[in-house]
Amino acid sequence: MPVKCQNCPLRKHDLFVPMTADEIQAMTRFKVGELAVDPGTPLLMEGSNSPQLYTALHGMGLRYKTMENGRRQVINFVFPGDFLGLQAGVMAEMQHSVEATTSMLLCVFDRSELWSFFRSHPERAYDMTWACAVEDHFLGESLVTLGQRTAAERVGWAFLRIWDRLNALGLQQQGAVPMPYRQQDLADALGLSLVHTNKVIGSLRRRQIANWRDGVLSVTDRETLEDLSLTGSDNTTPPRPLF
Amino acid sequence: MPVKCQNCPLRKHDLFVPMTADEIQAMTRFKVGELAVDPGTPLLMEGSNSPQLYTALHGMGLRYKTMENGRRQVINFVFPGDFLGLQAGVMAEMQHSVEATTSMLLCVFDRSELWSFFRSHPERAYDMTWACAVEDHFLGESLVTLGQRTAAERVGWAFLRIWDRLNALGLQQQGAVPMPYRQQDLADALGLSLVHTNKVIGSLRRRQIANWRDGVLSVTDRETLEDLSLTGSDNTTPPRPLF
DNA sequence: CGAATGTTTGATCCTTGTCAACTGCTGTGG
DNA sequence: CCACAGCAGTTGACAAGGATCAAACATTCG
Repeated sequence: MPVKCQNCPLRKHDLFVPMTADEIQAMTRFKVGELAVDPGTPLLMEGSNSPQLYTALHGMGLRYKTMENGRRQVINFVFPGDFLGLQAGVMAEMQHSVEATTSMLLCVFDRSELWSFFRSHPERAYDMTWACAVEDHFLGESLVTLGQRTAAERVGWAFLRIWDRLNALGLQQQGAVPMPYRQQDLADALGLSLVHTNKVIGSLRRRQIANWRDGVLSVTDRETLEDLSLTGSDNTTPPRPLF
Repeated sequence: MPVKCQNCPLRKHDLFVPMTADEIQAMTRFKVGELAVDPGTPLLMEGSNSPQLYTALHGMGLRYKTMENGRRQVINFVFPGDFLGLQAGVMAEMQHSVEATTSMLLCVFDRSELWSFFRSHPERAYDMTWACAVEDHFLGESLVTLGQRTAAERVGWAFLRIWDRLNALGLQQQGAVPMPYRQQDLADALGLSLVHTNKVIGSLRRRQIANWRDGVLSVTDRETLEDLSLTGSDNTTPPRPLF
């Protein structure tokens, strides 16, 4: 029995939600099945032309690009509900790689059905465009962070952003959320060196503002963290599609 | 007589290209008209909920976000063919501002028709999603630049990227393209200080690699520039939609 | 001519990167 | 069972790239 997907941007894609007859038919054609992968598994590769699109159901991952000189930029973190592979679906090929950090469960779609899906189900097409626009928004936020914030501001911003995101997904317990990444991953996401990132994290910990340890992030002094990172609450994420 | 739009992501949106009868009808409803603005005019404002979407036909602009502390991050430069306002069209409101740098001519669409347009014209919906995915790609590139490249690499990368883009638009003449921005704009785009940006530009000029002066950019030694910026030719821009 | 705006240059400071070493943990093989 | 390698995290010393400050220069505009 498939896992029910609360967070999928394609709102009704699993079959336990009421759908019209032809929606069910199209969906079953479009959704190929589910896929479970181990930590470290590459899901999509830069330059590849994957026949599949995914929605993350469980687990976490990383989206990144690598440069000729070997340096790596983490584009963002992949959480449950994220849609993966739209670039490959719409453009010729992927422009970045996606890899599982924890073990993950993914909902798999068939790329070749994307076009007919667009045609026959404009609501879902709209949802997909919406998801892409939201993505744009977050990338813009990240750009501001890398371009304008100091190291401490960056780390604080990342902590808040991640905490809020996972909290919205219902993964928060007693002020703590799972954050199963390495410090190197965060450093690569924020454009900082590993060493400096480590020192900033340590400072936040000693000052009892936020504590990220053993894959668990807890925010103890949210107010100070917001000040420090020059970030308000994220009122920018629209809860759901407009239509 | 409306200007013919070669570069609009909505491929056939002006009425001089063969369209079916109902496409013409929907288009005329969707396309409201054209708009000419002077340099410095704000087109879309952060937090606003504009009733209009635009396609840039002529002229150039800037997309940017401002932080609470006043610092500004330029998200990207707006060139002819760019689609503006999709965020506001799909999400609740704009998350960044857009402003004209030169005088511009814009093709204006009615936001309220977007949904019915999506429904009745899946090909155009697909185009729009495609445009959004391309945008994503470029933002990812920028993220890599801000996160991983040094100052010289950043400026070199920006020069190449802009030169290629404008060249593809047919705006190149004798190795030179128009680039009517201030050094401050480039600095804000690359996350560098004005002073340092200026020094790097000067260095490229003295080394006869690239020359940006009086709103005109010319690339004299492309090879060195590619080396320096760790950037190959941009083979990543798919020329046109897949369908 | 003076004001405003953008560009250029030099001097100095400091945030962050780099290098190096050490800790603690986990898994593996002798 | 211990030795050892491998990996992530931690810390200190030092160097450097870029920010900041300050001032001059060029151009345009009223």
